[in-house]
Amino acid sequence: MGTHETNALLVEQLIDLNSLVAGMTKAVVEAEGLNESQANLLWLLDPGAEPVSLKQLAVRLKCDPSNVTLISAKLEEKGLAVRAPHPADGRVRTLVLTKAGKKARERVLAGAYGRSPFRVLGERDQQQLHRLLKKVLEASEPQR
Amino acid sequence: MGTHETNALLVEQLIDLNSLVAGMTKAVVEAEGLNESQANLLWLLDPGAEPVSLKQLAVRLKCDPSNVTLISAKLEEKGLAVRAPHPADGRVRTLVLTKAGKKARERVLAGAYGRSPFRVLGERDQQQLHRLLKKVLEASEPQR
DNA sequence: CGAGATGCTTGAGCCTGTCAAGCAACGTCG
DNA sequence: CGACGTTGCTTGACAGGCTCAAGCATCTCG
Repeated sequence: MGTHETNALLVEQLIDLNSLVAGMTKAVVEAEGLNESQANLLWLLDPGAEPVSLKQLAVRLKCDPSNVTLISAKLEEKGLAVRAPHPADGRVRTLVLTKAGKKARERVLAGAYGRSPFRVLGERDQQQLHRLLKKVLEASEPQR
Repeated sequence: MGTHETNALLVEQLIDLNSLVAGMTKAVVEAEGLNESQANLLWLLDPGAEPVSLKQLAVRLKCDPSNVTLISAKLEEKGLAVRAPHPADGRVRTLVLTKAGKKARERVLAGAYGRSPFRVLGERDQQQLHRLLKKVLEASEPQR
């Protein structure tokens, strides 16, 4: 496979890129009066998908379920989401976006996409980059 | 420039990739008995470069100088680094790696590089990816 | 129906980070 | 030289996010 040197360069680039994106999204998120973890949770709540249990959210956020409870409470306080009981299983709680929550999520996503550093790339470069990253991700995380 | 859709995909991929790398490096870092922030600081301490003031380290870590004091103290406790006064300016403290610190840093870097998800790419793909990322980074952060 | 398992919540405690105040050393200007 | 403002680091008080352990409600299986 590739050389060690190029590999090292790529890791450094990934770190830089990430710190760059973190700084950019921070502004968007704070404009919504949200926390980083709150924004992450909001990001996960796709209105088009089936409602997800809090436990599954904890897995995806890689954190303790009790923590999800706290973050969900914050979103609920702000009127962005509501906890609804699962219709079939009374133990399970699902978190569903309110109308305001959907709009806030839209703004966060749009803000993140709009400030994406990838926008400086042309159409061809973007697709090539997409192809390469897909290769990396598919090879590394067969799960999902 | 590129389409909105591809741009969005790239942002999602970057997030996935980062969470992937975070999980991988976590193991390496914990094996050294280090914290994430301690590892970040260790990462910055290039033995080949000129010693850096604590303030500059704070800038690079994007955190408060007082925080750097605390993290440095932890590294010092573990015998990985020592705080030395700056020869020319008595106010300034520089953080220098000890012998053990250099070795630990080597292991962390080697571990991170060795588990890099980019290793699945061939030589050509790696270089192409490197080229694309360079383009993105240079366009976005003219400073540094 | 009873025992165990599962999911969520609560409270205690830890760790990490920021902020404000203090101290030491430097530079400058009269 | 000496007094003043600046700069760099450190300290202590404090807030915030996270985890762990315990508790409660609900489901499942015998």
